[in-house]
Amino acid sequence: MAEQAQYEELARQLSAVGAVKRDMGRILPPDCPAGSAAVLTLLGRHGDMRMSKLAELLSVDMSVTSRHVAHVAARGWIERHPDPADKRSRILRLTPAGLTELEELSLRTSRLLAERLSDWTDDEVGQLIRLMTRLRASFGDCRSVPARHAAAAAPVFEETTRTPAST
Amino acid sequence: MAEQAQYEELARQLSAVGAVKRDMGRILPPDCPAGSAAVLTLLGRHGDMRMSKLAELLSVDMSVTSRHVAHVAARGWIERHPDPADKRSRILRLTPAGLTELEELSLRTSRLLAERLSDWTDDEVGQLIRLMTRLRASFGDCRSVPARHAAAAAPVFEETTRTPAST
DNA sequence: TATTGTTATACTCTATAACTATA
DNA sequence: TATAGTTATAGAGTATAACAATA
Repeated sequence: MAEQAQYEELARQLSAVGAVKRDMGRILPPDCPAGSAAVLTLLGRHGDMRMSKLAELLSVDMSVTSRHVAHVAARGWIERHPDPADKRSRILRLTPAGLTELEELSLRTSRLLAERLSDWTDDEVGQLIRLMTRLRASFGDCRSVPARHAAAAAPVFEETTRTPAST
Repeated sequence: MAEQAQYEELARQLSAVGAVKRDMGRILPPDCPAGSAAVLTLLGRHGDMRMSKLAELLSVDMSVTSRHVAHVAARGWIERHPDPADKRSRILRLTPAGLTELEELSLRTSRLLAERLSDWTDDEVGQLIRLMTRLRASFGDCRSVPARHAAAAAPVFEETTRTPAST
């Protein structure tokens, strides 16, 4: 349990981190705004999935997801396949072009972060990742309500060798 | 120096923290969207200041600042006084009503964070605050460019008795 | 001529609600 | 009747550019 002043300060930092996000957004390729980048990133990380699953990972309404997905699909970065098990659903899949775009995205963001955080240690970056991941979990675990999607909400807190899979 | 996979994960978490911000935004009082809340918070924390200074603290363009300020001024939460030293400038000052509104804001956000982070220790919250503050510094220190505005970047950083002041 | 601040315009992101097509 | 997804609409946030007043 923390003090009130600490919570106020955390709220301020959360509000202020938007500036960092905007900086990151400025280096994205044309035609690939942040929403599209998030779709590609999550598909690359978690593999094929349905709209509803993607919406959950994005933590936004499915109507929003639908728009982002339409945008990346229009550019040939993903395909929407019918789900044989449920004709209402569509399975999203990254195309080779989408994978190429995703690699370009990763390159640009990693380069920017490497430059800006050049004086951070590996451990410090790791700490920040862990705390932010936990922050999201502390908020998300009350709205999601699922539990049936155990796989999605699951722990995940240990790192794999390459990419921590925490959404 | 961290690895590429770590940077990619950090980018993902930065993108995802938007969900937390939106959750916080949902509990704000009517008529006080996040932009207005940020204005009130910074004025309460740093005291009277000019538009340009506020824009710098918000890390947004002054045109955006102008709109947020107009919104809170229209509700009587701040006053815009002429600057005797420069007739182009306007000094922003929190009104008593603005202070009341600010206290309501602080109460709501603190309450929400206290609830969501009930299982966090004081030290963990402090760590997250420190890392996020540093993250912002690592990004901000390259865009500001001022230095001529030494005065602006300068003092002010002392605390009132109540609130941590790291912007 | 440069700077402070405002306003007009445009774009992105988001949520709500209405709608379709399945279940 | 309920669910998966789409689309229309509206609101908030931001950036760019044009403009007014002052330095």
